[in-house]
Parts: sequence; C-alpha cells; structure tokens
Amino acid sequence: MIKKTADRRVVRTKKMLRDALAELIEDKGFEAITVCDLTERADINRGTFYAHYKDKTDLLVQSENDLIEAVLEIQSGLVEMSMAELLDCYVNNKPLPFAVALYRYLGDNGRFVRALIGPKGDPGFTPRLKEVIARNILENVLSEKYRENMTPLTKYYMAYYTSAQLGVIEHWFESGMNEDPEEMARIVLSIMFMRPGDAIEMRPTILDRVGMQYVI
Amino acid sequence: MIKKTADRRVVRTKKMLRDALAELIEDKGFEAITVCDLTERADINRGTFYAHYKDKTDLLVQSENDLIEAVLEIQSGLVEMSMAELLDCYVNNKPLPFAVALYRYLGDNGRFVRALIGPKGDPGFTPRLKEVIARNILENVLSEKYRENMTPLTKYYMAYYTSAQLGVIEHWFESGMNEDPEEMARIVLSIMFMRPGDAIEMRPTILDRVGMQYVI
DNA sequence: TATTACAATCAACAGACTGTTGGTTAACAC
DNA sequence: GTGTTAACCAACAGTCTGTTGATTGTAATA
Repeated sequence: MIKKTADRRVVRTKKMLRDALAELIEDKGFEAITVCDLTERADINRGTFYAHYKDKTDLLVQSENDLIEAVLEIQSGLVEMSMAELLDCYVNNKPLPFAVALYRYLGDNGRFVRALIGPKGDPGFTPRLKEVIARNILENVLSEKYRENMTPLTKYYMAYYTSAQLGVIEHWFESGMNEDPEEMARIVLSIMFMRPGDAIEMRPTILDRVGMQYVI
Repeated sequence: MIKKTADRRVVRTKKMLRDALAELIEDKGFEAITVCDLTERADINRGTFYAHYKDKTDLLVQSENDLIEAVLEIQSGLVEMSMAELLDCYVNNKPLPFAVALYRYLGDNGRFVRALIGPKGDPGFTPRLKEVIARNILENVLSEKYRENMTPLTKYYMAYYTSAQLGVIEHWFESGMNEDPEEMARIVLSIMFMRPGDAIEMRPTILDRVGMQYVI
C-alpha cells in the first residue's frame, strides 16, 4: 500500500498514460484502444508502457482503483448524518455536505469519470462506483431496522435508489456539468423527496419551492 | 427492413453466433473475445462469420438492435394508461400490464440481456435500454405539464427515475431472476410510491402491506 | 559535483488475431 | 431435380502483442 513513487519520471509517465487513456476512451472507446495508441498519444515509448503495466486493462484497473480509493477516502472523513440534520438541510435548502464533497471530487476528475461511465467506457466501473455510493449515502438514509434484516423488497429498493443516484451523476456529466457541486447536492436532496406516485394523493408537495410541484 | 432470411442455414448460423456471443461475454467479457473464440464455440467456420458480420462489434450491434426493436414492438402495442388505472393497480396490488410484458420479454432473453448489462457487457447498451424505458414508462408517469416544458430539475428527475428502473432490472438479473414477471411488476409499482424522505413526516405509508412500511 | 541507480529509449522477435480471397462441398428453395 | 448459394478449407499480408538486450539520459544522494 506504500507508494514509493518518488521519481518524477515515473509519475510523469503514469500521468501521461492516464490522461491519454481518458482521452482515447472518449474518442474511440476502450475496446478499440491499442497500446500503440496510448504510448503514441502520451509520447512514451511502447516498451516503457510494459515496464509499468501488464496491458491496457491493467492501466485501466489501476486508474480506477485510485479513483475509487480517493472517493472512499473523502467519504470516510465525513461524519454520519442524523435524521434531524438531514431534515434541517432539506427545509433550509442547504446542500448535503457529503454530496457536495462527492460531486466536487467527481467534477475535478471529470474527464476521466465521464469517460469511464460513458457509453464507450468500462461497464465494470459503474457497479463499483454504485457500491461506494450505496455504502456511503444509502447507509445514512436507510434505517437500521431494514439494514439488518433485508427483505427482497428492501434490496430492490436499494438497487433502485443507488442506480437513481448514479443516474443523476451521469446526467450531470452528459449535460456538461453546468451545475456546481453545491447545486447538485441540493438537487439530489430535492429528488430524494419526490415520488411519481404522489399524484395519487393529489396534494402539492413541499417540492413546490424547487419549481417542480408534484409529479404524475 | 424486410428480413428475407428464409434459408435455414443462415438463421442457424446467426443463432449459434448470438448464443456464443452471450456465453463468451459472461465468460471473459466482450473486450477479450476474438472472432476465433466465437466461431469455435459456435462451431462455425471463421470465414462464414465474415460473410455475415463485419467484425465482432457488428455482431454485437445487430443483436442489440434486434432486442431493442423487440422491446419497442412489445410496448407499442400497449395502450397508454390513465391515472385512474394506475391507481387501481396500485391499491388492488395488481401488476402493471406493460411492466409485466417488459419483464416477461427480458426474462425470456435473460442470458443475452444479463450479459449485455453486466459488468463485462457493453457500456453502450444500457443507455439505449434506458431510453426505451424512459420513453415507455416515464411518459405514462410524467404529466404533460412537465413533459412539454422541461426544467433542468425535471430532466434530473427523469435521469433519476429511468436509472432507478434499470437498477431494479439489473438487480433482478443479478439475484437470479427469482421473481416472476408479475411479481416484478408489483415490486416496481410499490417502489414508485416510496421515497427516503418519507420519514420526515413520520407516518407509515400505504406500503406497509408489501412489508417495508416506511424508509428512513 | 560526481557517482550510482534506474527510468526511458530503440530495434527486433515470434506468436496471435484480423480481414480477405479462391476453390470446393453440401444444403436449401423452387 | 436442378440451379442457387451458404458453409467449409487453406493460405495470405498486415497489425498488435508482449518480451528481450543493449544504449542513453535523468534523478536522488553523498
């Protein structure tokens, strides 16, 4: 676990390769990338590539691991939120702190994340990101009662909810990251209190203030 | 558009290749598959493969198109649902007809769908399936008012909702497709009326009957 | 600053996969 | 039954792969 990569040449090489990977994924898709493409764009000798990585998949996996690890790191420093605090954020239209931190980091690594979760990216990355989000957001949302004794329906709700959160992140990237992290955190919180079925009760919900009223 | 594939040999060859593709994707991932792998497993000459498909990606895309087209076909025959009917289904615990049809078809083509949306599948397929689901389920759920004048928040809600629906489908496949299509349609309908924020009002919702009560 | 370690380069290698071709055999539709 | 054509087979050059050995250049440390 101890990174002993002090040599500037190594970090430069790795950075160049990771950047080239992100660009090329968005360009032609991971599938079509050759090691030649990578080293050519990164302006690195092909032999040097193999000194650091087994193959292009190894480069991909290592880069993904770094990203996942960083997200975990960020979220591990965040205190678990009480329901009262969540409510406070909601009614006062304050962004959730951990959501802000998450979106800030994802935004900073935008190019790479967008490439990975995009239609030409790595289908194996999305589940990993989902797992992190599930562990760090859902555990703050789902009550203990359901966490400990998970029924099939609860599991389906978890799958529903984590996928939904990732869908919002994807849409953020696709639409050009126009909103800043704070805005995104507010949007996420708002959506958490929406449900399509609300129309059944035919009452405008508290969501009016974010401009959506209720959804049929 | 007119399929003139009457020759039994052709349909046999194509079927063998599509099946081999599904198996190999789950086995080693699309990325790692070679045309040799495909023809070997399908027991087809390699030259024959190139008589039908440009490359392995062409095989993938054509197979995906067939699947998407079939889903569209199924859903086009379904009448649009009124809010009253939706309510009727919900309170009487009846499965939504279009959801049943969707899950039935996906289940019938389980192996292939599971391979495509899985962690070794095609990252480009999920968005396409999402789009179909969005068009056919969400348009029955979102009121006209929001459909015609889409605010950013509405779009985020759509992204949230469609991803969520796909997450449920994914979980169905991952967990071994234990529920039959009718059960899945009921689960989906139930989840539509849940929201994590319900705890704020601290009232057990109508969802009690499906064993979840309310979610914090 | 000089020395030592090692990262990066270059050229060349066999092996695998690709996409194509021309000639042959066998199954199909009518 | 016969013409059509799909499937088979072998062989082709071209590309990408992963590895090697020798050489050059850059970095950390004394």
